[in-house]
Amino acid sequence: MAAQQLFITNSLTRQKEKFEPIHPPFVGMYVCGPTVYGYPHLGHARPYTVFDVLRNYLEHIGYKVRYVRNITDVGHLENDADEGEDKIAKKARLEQLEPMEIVELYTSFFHEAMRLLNNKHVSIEPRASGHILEQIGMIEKIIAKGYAYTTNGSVYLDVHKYNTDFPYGELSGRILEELKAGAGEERRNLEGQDEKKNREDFALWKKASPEHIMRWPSPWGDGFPGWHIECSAMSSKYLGTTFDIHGGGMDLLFPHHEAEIAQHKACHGTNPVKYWVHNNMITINGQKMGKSLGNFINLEQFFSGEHALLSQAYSAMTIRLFILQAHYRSTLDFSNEALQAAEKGYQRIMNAYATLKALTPGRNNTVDVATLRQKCYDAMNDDLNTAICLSHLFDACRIINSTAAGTEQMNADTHQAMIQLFDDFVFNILGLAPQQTNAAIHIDALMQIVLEARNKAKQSKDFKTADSIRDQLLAAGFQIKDAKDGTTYSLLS
RNA sequence: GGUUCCGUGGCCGAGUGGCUAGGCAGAGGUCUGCAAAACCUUGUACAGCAGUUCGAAUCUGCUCGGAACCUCCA
Repeated sequence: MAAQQLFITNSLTRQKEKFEPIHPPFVGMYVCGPTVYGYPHLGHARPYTVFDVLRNYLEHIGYKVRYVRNITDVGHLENDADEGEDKIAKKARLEQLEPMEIVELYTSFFHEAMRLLNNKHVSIEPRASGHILEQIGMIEKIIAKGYAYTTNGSVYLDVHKYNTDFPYGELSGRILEELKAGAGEERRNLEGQDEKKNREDFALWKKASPEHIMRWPSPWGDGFPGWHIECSAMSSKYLGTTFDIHGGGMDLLFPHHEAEIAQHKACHGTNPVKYWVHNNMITINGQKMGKSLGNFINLEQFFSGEHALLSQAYSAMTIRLFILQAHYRSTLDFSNEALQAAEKGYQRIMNAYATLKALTPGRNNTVDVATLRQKCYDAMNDDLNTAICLSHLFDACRIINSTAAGTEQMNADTHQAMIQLFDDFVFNILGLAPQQTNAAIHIDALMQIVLEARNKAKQSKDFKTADSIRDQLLAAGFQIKDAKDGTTYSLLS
């Protein structure tokens, strides 16, 4: 395997930089995980797929990666940055469940979605609730260094104090003065703001009101950690005080990641991260797909096709290819047409691979796999350009099909090299799984055929055949329902 | 109001100075009992205007349109 040099866009400099880990061959990578209070939706699929590919590629080119992705199960607040009740706690009360039941439930949905998308296990998946001590420890340090203050049982980071010693806003490009002045829009007048010295200060620890059910004892009384501190505490615990890659969605860049930098520097005096990597958003009708806008489609709905905006079901691998056909830093617009195109493209790749495996190599050779392989490396090295990499793999598909058709020829070495190319790039790096089928999709398609045949029989008054089909389906576990507007079926459990 | 970014052929989407990205859809052809698959051919796209240049989708300026962030968000 030739040594490859990856270049990656660092949000800190907004430039493509040569990737050089701090302690080669080891790479530490932290990615902000989901807040587990709802079903994972299409938007969640992107970062975890992108960083899965990044991890796969780093390992492929010889690095040893420790990939840490947290589960946020406390600390995200409902209304604004520092006021309101905990999201997990709110959902729990609505459903009359223990908060940790909610966490467990949606964590399992998240894991299932990851499995279907073929995102491999991460090295460590820490939960915020399991790292309260570390978070408290970090806050104490920040207070001791004079960058945080306590008010009424809550602790805030003093952004202005911090800004006198470190530049605040280096990641987002925001300047403190502008943040203060940026009140042009109707900024909300928030309760609790008077607890803070300045509006820009953010909570490290929040006092829990008596009815607040997620709470932990601390030196400042019962409370719960602020949103940003969890990632700082967990990333430094498992990856050290300076690690290589921190990933996440672009929407987390400010304030979340900016706050992480500030907390970390206030605590340790050093930069936490060498390369900040951000994926762009998936949009729907040109707008970000997200909870706030209520325009998201759950992954489960994609797999079942049960959503008003979906014209059919899509397999997880279709979604994976859809994501990888765009560059991770570009927005990606959802549409049925785009998904259908991805579905066909996925089939094309898998069919070509099956054809390749079945090929009998000949004596002559007209195919240059080495060049093709290098092009794939070049694409991946250039800021993880999976779209270009795929375009070369589609070229490979055409070559394979042409070989089967007799217009190209492969000898045994080339044949083996081509198989290796697919094994490496298609399956291991891009993580497209072979033959991944969603049984529900096929069953549904099959049932439509059967029901149409039965309806034909009904129309021609061949009730004997129609009833026979119905009885046989029932015996096979399918309940038929004839309604005015068509025939439906359900599975008997 | 501030910060950042985008506008590519029917759709999605790469591409930062000159060379056909790619996928899907469409058209014609080959093959085939039919169909499908596959293969071959085909589309002269870069929001608009002006400028720089021998040459611009790619650089500069302006105009128009859109987005993200500034509040929880992947």
